[in-house]
Amino acid sequence: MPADATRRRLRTAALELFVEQGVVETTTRDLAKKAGIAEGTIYRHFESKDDLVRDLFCDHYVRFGADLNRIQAETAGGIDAKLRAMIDFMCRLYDEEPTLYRFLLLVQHAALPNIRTAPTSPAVIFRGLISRAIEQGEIPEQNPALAASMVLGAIIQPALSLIYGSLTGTMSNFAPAIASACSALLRAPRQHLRAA
Amino acid sequence: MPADATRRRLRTAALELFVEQGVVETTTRDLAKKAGIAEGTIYRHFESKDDLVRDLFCDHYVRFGADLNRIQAETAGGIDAKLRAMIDFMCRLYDEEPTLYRFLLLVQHAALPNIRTAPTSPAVIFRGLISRAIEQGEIPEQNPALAASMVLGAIIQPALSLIYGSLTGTMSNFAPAIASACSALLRAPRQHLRAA
Amino acid sequence: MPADATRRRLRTAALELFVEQGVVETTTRDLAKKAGIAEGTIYRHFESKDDLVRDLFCDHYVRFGADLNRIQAETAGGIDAKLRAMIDFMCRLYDEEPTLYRFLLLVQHAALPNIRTAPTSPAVIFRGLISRAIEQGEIPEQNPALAASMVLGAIIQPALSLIYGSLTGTMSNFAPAIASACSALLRAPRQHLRAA
Amino acid sequence: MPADATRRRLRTAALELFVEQGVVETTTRDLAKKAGIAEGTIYRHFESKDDLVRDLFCDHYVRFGADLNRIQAETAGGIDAKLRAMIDFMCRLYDEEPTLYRFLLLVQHAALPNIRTAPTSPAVIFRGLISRAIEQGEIPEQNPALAASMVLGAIIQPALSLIYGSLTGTMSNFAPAIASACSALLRAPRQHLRAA
DNA sequence: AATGAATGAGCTTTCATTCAT
DNA sequence: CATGAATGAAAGCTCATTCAT
Repeated sequence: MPADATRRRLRTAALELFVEQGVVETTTRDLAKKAGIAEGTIYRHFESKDDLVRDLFCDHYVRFGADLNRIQAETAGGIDAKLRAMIDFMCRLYDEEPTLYRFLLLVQHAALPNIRTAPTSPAVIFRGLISRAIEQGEIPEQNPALAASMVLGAIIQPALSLIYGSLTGTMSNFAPAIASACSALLRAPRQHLRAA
Repeated sequence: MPADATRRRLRTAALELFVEQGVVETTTRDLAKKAGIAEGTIYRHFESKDDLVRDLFCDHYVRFGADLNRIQAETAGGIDAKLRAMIDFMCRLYDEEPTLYRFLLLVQHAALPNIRTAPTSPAVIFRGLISRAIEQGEIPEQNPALAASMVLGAIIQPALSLIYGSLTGTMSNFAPAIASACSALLRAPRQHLRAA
Repeated sequence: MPADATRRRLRTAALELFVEQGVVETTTRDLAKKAGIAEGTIYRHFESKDDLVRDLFCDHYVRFGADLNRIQAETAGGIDAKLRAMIDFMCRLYDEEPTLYRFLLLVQHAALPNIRTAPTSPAVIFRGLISRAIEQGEIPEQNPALAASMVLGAIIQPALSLIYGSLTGTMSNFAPAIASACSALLRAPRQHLRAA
Repeated sequence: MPADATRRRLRTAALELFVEQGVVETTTRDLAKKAGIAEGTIYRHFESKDDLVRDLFCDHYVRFGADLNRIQAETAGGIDAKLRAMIDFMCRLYDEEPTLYRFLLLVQHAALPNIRTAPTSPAVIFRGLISRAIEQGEIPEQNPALAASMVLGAIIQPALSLIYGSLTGTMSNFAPAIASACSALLRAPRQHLRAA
């Protein structure tokens, strides 16, 4: 009956349904049923279904970005230590809150209307980390945006493979291997730069 | 007027629209309009809209997998050479047929009903390549499915970043860097294996 | 605005339209228009158009059978008195609620999918009545199912003839003649039984 | 390849499909498939689907009426003998050409567009027979149209019951009982006439 | 005559949204 | 605040009919 509880239940139900069956495939009827409220009540809390999606995404995305940023800042040491901590965090999030994680993956690829990449997207954070490491001579000269993409891909794709079943286990168990792989990836020889 | 031409135009229009606006978001009316045919005509060639999506995906996915497999087999040398050729191929495909490439990425993430991962999916192909390299001692002992996922992610994510605009340039220009990164990634030290 | 009123108006409109133009020939648009509601509203009350037809038929058919059964039970006397009362009832129903009656006739002949003959169909009720009359020696030995069919036909066909215009008058005026004819029909000499 | 053969195959296929699944429920695609011709070919032989239905119905209905009429004329004796012969004929038709018979029953009840009851409908023929029998004092004074309807119902309803499964056997076996019942029906006492 | 691809109006059904209670 | 019946635009799909070959 308290308005906040209703809102929270709706958001939780929405997150689960969106992940389970997709955003477009989830109807307001589904949402109301799962949240245990009336369809009309949705519109007391959100202007539209799109608004609900946006709210959900922005909120979680911002929090996720902030967490990732904080971990990067608070972790002592060089890029390897920071990378390791960030990857540990992402893997733990996947294992502990798979629904939330999958939602972040899902809406990243969905043509989300009117949502511009937040300034604290993982890609931006990784790029900053890599740029600084290059400046400080920790890793060789390279395209930071490309490197950030590859690192992100090496983290995200195993998660997707787990979801789709082509990989089995827990992300946390893979964290050391992924971190090690990313560190190596960033130090790959750049002979081709000479050629280009 | 030949039935084949109609079918081809429909498939082309569908590919473009699905990539531009998403599968669910594309209506049969949109499809008919873009293909320059009547809505009813769609159903002379496909049982349903879902059937059209499935057909499109399977056909292109199978061809893509077959091409990737052939390149792997025909390229002489070790895993590095093969990887380089496969990545070159994928990057060239992205640059030359961006719509097709984006469709493959798109439907891979959409929870496409009734489509089981083909036996010739990129993940499976990369895994096979990596498994053999491990057997022959080219690269250190490691989880081949995880490694394949990371390699795939390091290729796919830059493509996605290009699409979303957080990265600029052409994939082909990135191919050498990506290949080099993947080779390094597969040779990352495995200290953690001792610990675990 | 009360849901029940809407439902009732829809059912009434449907009954009339189905009788006037046939079930398949009546569109959901027709239904909504006649009931004074939106097309979508139909689906708040029935799962599908078929479901509406089924509901309408079952409900009225069951009530009709129950009424017929009750009249048979409550009428004192032998088979002739009971027959007379039942035929009176059916004729009165035809005169007073022609639409309902015609609907019952209509859907009886339409190959209505998924509707099995109710246990209280007129045919079954007449057969029971005839079987008991045979047992008690009121009427000669004969095939009760066949006799029930003939009796039913002798009642129904005049109604159809009235509808199609090849007969004029009111059913109630015909009731005595029909009842008398049915009583005679059930006592027809069975010479052929000896031959067979 | 001869045009007549095509036409015949189409008519046969149509008769069967109309009986099996109903007129409206049978599509031109169904018709073409069953007849082994192209959909467009239908329109070389009939102006429209409705035209095909009309053609089928009129042709068979006329022939049926003519046959019934001839039997009535050619059978020597009184109304009982004639009735017996006509009922024998109808029962035999049911047993030998059930599809044709069911089609005649089916379209009689369907709201057939633009088809007026033919002058040689069974109802008309029976009415004539009964009228003459009354004139000649063979059977008591009574409403000939009503009597004809009841007789027709006593013949038709058992056929319907056989189709719907609430009666089992062959119509021909029932012919004697039906004829006897009809003869009795026509001689039912008319006390009520005095009252009315 | 026959074909069969193409048509497009019209069907049933869905669903985000509104609003009187 | 919450409800849930009602809405109606728009979706996917069907099918009698046409017409170039």
